[in-house]
Amino acid sequence: MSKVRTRFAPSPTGYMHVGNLRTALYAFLTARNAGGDFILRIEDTDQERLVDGAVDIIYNTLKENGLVWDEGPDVGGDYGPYVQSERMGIFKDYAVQLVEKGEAYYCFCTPERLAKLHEEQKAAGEAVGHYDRCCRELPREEVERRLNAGEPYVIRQKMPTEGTTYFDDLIYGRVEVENSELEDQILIKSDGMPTYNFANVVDDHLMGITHVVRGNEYLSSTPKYNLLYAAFGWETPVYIHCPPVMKDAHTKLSKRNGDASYQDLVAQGYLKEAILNYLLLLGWSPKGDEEYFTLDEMIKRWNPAWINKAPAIFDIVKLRAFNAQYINRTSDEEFVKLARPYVESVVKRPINLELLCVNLKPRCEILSDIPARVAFIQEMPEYSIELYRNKKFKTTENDALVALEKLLPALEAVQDWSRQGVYDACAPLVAELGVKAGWLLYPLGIALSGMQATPGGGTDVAAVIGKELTLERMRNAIAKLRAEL
RNA sequence: GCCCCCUUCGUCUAGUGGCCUAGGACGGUGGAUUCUCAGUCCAUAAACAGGGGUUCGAUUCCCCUAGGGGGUGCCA
Repeated sequence: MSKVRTRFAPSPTGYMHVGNLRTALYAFLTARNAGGDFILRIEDTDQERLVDGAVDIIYNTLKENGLVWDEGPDVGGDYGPYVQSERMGIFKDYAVQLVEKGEAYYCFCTPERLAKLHEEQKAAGEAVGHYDRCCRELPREEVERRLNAGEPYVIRQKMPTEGTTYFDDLIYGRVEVENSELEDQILIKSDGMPTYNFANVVDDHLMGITHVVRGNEYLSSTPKYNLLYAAFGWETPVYIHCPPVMKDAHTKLSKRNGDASYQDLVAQGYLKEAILNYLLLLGWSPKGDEEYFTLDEMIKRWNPAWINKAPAIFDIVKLRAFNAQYINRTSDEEFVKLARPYVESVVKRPINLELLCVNLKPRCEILSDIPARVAFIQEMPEYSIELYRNKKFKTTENDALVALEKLLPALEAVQDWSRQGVYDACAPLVAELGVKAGWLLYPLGIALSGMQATPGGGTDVAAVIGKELTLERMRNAIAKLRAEL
């Protein structure tokens, strides 16, 4: 058996949506799992959708996710060029070959005639759009004559009129259609350029693609592709059609709907490893209960036959959960690197960043959760002294005042201003007062942050923001309580 | 209109005729634990679209219905 070769063939639209990334991942895994090659082909022939810098987005997205391609526009290869617009010259000869084999024919029908035809079909209640095969049996001499006269033409595929055509899909099984349903589709347009349907088949064959991995919107067209392979006498590839990634039960995820692209998600503080891992499982499942995989593990475990048939709804809540897990699994050092820009975007004063990050790590699902959690460090928010009331410790504002007044001198005396140092100064008071630690320390957190939920307990916050600021805020908190009680 | 495809907890899914009193994960709920909140641990509710067959036995096979998606371009 020949070496497995798969390709990812995106349009450079400037928007890598997660469904595309997933298709790229599946194609990559299908190749790598079999020890085969992964090819990148840029399909840039749709000028309307062409966007500057879009190719770089494709390169960068694949690269930063480790989806390394063996052949592509930038790295070359034996089957180039890998940019479709540079291949435009090669298709017409293949179409002419088919004409000579009697598998295709020249059609001189004008767009006007076709439009009229469609109207008539509509009026008669027939299937709209199907060409009436007017030029299919034109005498050879007439064809020659009109060609020589420079009449505009297209080349159409000659479809069988009876019987059925099928293909076997790895995911969907056998898909069969009546040949009578098939239209004599255009292969070469009047401008001499190939249609997508034609170029795609020729490109895949010329590039030696053995496994075609793509979205299932091509399911209905694939029988026609198989007919093309047969007309040329080429071997058909293994087809792997993937169900779409949905926004909800009715609509696909798309740029048009303003749905988040891969790069949007990264900008929001999702880790690329988490995104890829989530995408892996969106429509595919391994045998077994494990869910967290590195790229290497994905390659080992991959089996394209386990792709699910049904559409999958993209669930941001579950992605957040995956992201939280990935954040939790990073080392402390690594997390500091990730979190630093988010912290420093709002905190401009000196703090114990390492300690803050240790406390932040289990408390954020995505990196962009960070600013709102640490903003209090830069500036105390307005807050109500009602925050001091706590059911669990049965404390009131009055208790808080007592606690803070006890705490202040104890903390003023602390020399070792670390988390442990601060806590050691508080512990004796807990024993002395015969209260729970929370009774004493919960008010501290409020006094230092003006918030009920902080990254870490009172002693953590104190250690993070430093002695000077801690004492200042405690004094302010005591004054506020005295004034408002 | 015609053609193709899909349908298991709210969501992602396991399940290929008996192992299913339908499993896991996220989310939900309840509890334990910690100086708040998280995290962690434990427990719990929650699904085979509907109707016919086939079979000793259907989530699994067949048919119909419903719902959904896609295709039907000189777009890709």
